[in-house]
Amino acid sequence: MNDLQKYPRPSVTIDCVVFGYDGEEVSLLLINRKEQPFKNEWTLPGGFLFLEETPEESAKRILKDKTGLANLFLEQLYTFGDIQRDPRGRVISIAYYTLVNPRLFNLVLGEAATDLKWFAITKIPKTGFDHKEIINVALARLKAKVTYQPIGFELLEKEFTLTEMQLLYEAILQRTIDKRNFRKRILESNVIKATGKKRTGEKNRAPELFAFDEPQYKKLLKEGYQFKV
Amino acid sequence: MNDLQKYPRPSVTIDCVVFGYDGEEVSLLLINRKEQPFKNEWTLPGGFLFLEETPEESAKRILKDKTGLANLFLEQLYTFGDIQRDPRGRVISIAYYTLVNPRLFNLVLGEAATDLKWFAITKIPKTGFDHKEIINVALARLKAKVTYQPIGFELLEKEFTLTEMQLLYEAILQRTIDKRNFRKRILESNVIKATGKKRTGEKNRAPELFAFDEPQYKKLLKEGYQFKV
DNA sequence: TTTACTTCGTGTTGTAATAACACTAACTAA
DNA sequence: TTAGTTAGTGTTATTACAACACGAAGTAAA
Repeated sequence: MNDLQKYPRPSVTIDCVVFGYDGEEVSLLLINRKEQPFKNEWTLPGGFLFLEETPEESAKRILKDKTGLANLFLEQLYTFGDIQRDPRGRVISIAYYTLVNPRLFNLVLGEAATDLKWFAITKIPKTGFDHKEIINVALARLKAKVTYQPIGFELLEKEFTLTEMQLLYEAILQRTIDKRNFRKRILESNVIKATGKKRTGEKNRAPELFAFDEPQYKKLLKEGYQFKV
Repeated sequence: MNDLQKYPRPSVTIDCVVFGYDGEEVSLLLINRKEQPFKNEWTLPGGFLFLEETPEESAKRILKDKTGLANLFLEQLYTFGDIQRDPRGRVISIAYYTLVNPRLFNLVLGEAATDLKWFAITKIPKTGFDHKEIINVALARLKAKVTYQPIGFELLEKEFTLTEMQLLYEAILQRTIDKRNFRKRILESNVIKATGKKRTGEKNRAPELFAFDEPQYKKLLKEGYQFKV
């Protein structure tokens, strides 16, 4: 018998905070549980860690199975381990967060959910477990992160206008940003490139379309680049 | 039978990165293991999480038992969960880090260690498990943190000179800092207060002694204050 | 008691980054 | 052709940051 059997083991779960953006509001994906505990309450998509997968792999599997979301960027948020956080017993949860564009995915109804729904971050309902706390930590991290690193392209279409991008940043940061300054900085950073196209058909001047320059972005990151809004 | 029994459970451990500062170098506390695996190799102080304690409580207990350190500020670093990170089986480790002044503590020899030793961060030996990776993550976090939040008072005596404080920051950041600018910023921040005393007896001008103004610091933190070196 | 030695303590100025600000251009619809 | 709407663009003031040198205070030794 080795150490591993000698000590009691807690259950380990993964919880995922999925942020979305539909062009107007930043929102959050919640599942209405159809099992006890917290049956019929809203919770973060989550599940048990399997022994043959890393925490990140586990988060990906769980999101795929429960929501249909795949190919996501995931970042570890924090590990929650309060003794009473799960009424079933001692459960440690490793939380991850991600950003997606809801229009690019068709949500599935997972086997353990009767419902899967986006909620605006300004209107988050009562949640089960300690998920409210997890959400708050995730929101704080998202805000902090977006001001010095251009995450958030996951939330836009492949081609987007600078106004759309600015609205996204304003939705995340919950403040207004000066248009000229925003454009200046984002263009100087070289993480986006003009496509040469314009979006016509709307009842105003046709805006230019831009795209994320991923190779350039990765190159800059390696050099220790930091983008500032 | 509920969910918790239905799923296999990994072992959960806590590992602690303890940074120290002796007035010259930033150093790191390692334990020479006297058990398999990695017997006679250097490792971070760590141990198994008990079911009746939170991860942070567990980190405190482990540090107390294995090193004698107590009353520490602890911050969760990251959770490491690679499948092969522990040869004994599947082990998830929640890592914490802390800062201490080695001269204020007498290290004990823990029951599972034949040796307990401080290593300069520029001279860290080969370590067991994935502890090298954990140390690197902790170092990066420490550097990032110290430039915008005045942590690090744990590493100084209660009363200290501004030169001592500057040397600490230089040791953490591994770069020199302009003396006048450093003093200007730290004094303007109001997180330290003059004691009115001087340290005499050395062969040069007696420097003023300062102390950390903890109530003021906590008040500023609540207001969203950020200190910049 | 004078002098030499060592570290302490202090302000200013140039430079770079950030924030504030308003009008014309392009497109659509009536 | 005109009115309505959003797109797109530069300059200036303010603030933050970085660079820089010398007299003051204490100790030790002549």
